[in-house]
This record gives sequence, C-alpha cells and structure tokens, in this order.
Amino acid sequence: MFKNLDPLLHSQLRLQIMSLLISVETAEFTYLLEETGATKGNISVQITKLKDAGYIKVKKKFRNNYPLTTCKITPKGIEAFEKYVAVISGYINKTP
Amino acid sequence: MFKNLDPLLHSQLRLQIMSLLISVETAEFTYLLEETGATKGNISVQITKLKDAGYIKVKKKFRNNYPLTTCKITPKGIEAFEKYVAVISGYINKTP
DNA sequence: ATATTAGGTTTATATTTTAAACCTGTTTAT
DNA sequence: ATAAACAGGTTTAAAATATAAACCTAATAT
Repeated sequence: MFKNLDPLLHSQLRLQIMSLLISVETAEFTYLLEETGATKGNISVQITKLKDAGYIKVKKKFRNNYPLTTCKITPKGIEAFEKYVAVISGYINKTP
Repeated sequence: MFKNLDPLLHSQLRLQIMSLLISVETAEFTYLLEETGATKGNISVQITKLKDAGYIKVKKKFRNNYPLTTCKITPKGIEAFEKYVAVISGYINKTP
C-alpha cells in the first residue's frame, strides 16, 4: 500500500521552491521568481502556505528602499521534504 | 529551470495506478481498489482520464456473470511515466 | 507631473480532487 | 418469489487547489 504524499509538497511550484531552498538555504523572492518562472502572485501564495505550515521562515525587510522578502527552510521543512522524497520514491522505483 | 511535471501523472492516485500498472502489466479494477485504498468513484474517474490520455487501455467484459474491468499500460503510458520520473528526479535530487 | 519600475499581495477564475449517491445486475436469505 | 445484500462500477456534486489577473505602495526616471 502506498503512503500518502504530503499535499503541501505535492504541488509543482511548492516542490520547486522547497527544492531550491533545501540547497540554497536562503533565497530572495526574486530569486525564486527567476528560478521557477512562475508569476509573482503564485509564488506569494505558495510562500504563505509553506510558511503557515512551518516549512519555511519568511523575513521581510527593506534593501535600497525596496521591500525584500527572504525565505529559509526550517528543520521541519527539511524533514518534510526528505519524507516526501522517501514516499514518492516508493511510487517511482517500482522496477527493482 | 525546472521542467514541467505532466499534470496527468502529478496526482497521487493516478501516479499510484500507473506505478502499479507499470510493474503488473495488467490489473483488474478491484486490484487497483485494494492496492490504492481509494474509493471506487475516484478510481473510476482517474482510469477514465488515463484512458483518454492514451496512457492505458481499458477492457470491459464479464467474469462469473459480473462486470470486469481490466487495465493495461500502453507504450505511450510507459514513456510518460518514465519521463515523469526523470523530471521529478530533477526536483528531489538537488543535493549532489 | 507623470510614467515606469520594484516588490510584492489579494481576489477571482478555472481546474482538480474526492466522495457520496446512484445504477445494473447477481446472489443469498426468508 | 421477494426482499435484502453484494459485486462492480459510473455520475454527480461539493470541496479544495492552483494559477493568473488585477491591484497596491512606494521609489525612480523622464
């Protein structure tokens, strides 16, 4: 029987964001924008969801007078991501 | 930049079904029911979608007076599944 | 002064997922 | 022989998601 895929991570854009954050450790909004190619609105929504889940920490400040949002994955987020990887591996490595 | 995940396969239940079909080669409706733990309605809908996409072939006959639906993955389905695996690997193997 | 750009957020729409209700026929119990 | 329960599904309707369009605030450029 298959284990459930964390619905928060089983989303193309949120998975992309988490994938970026897990290797980069801290990323600005515009970096996520460039790397994912998604729209600002979409990214904004997904960041909020990941933050609400405690998977990432979001910091808002100003740089050169402009707003600046930076994201950092949390231990909980790392754990969730690793678990997701383990679970989905059970779906896609069925040809041993 | 991330490649897009085939939306037809980026669905927990459809991915489960395809994962089963790729190793089993032919499966009955009730087998999918047991292995996935999903409801009949949900499975019925997803089978139809996979069939409409040409990812699986569906055969309906009778066995012991009862209707019997069997599914078989197509070459196109195998290709799509393998591509999905390759693409999502780019999401989850970012720690090389 | 006005237009454009930076950096986002909110709102609305479109799509999906999911399960409840339903359907057709069969077997079992009464 | 009739009713109740079961096999094997399909249709539907509600709920949840994803996505982009529109919007906002303030800063810079013309």
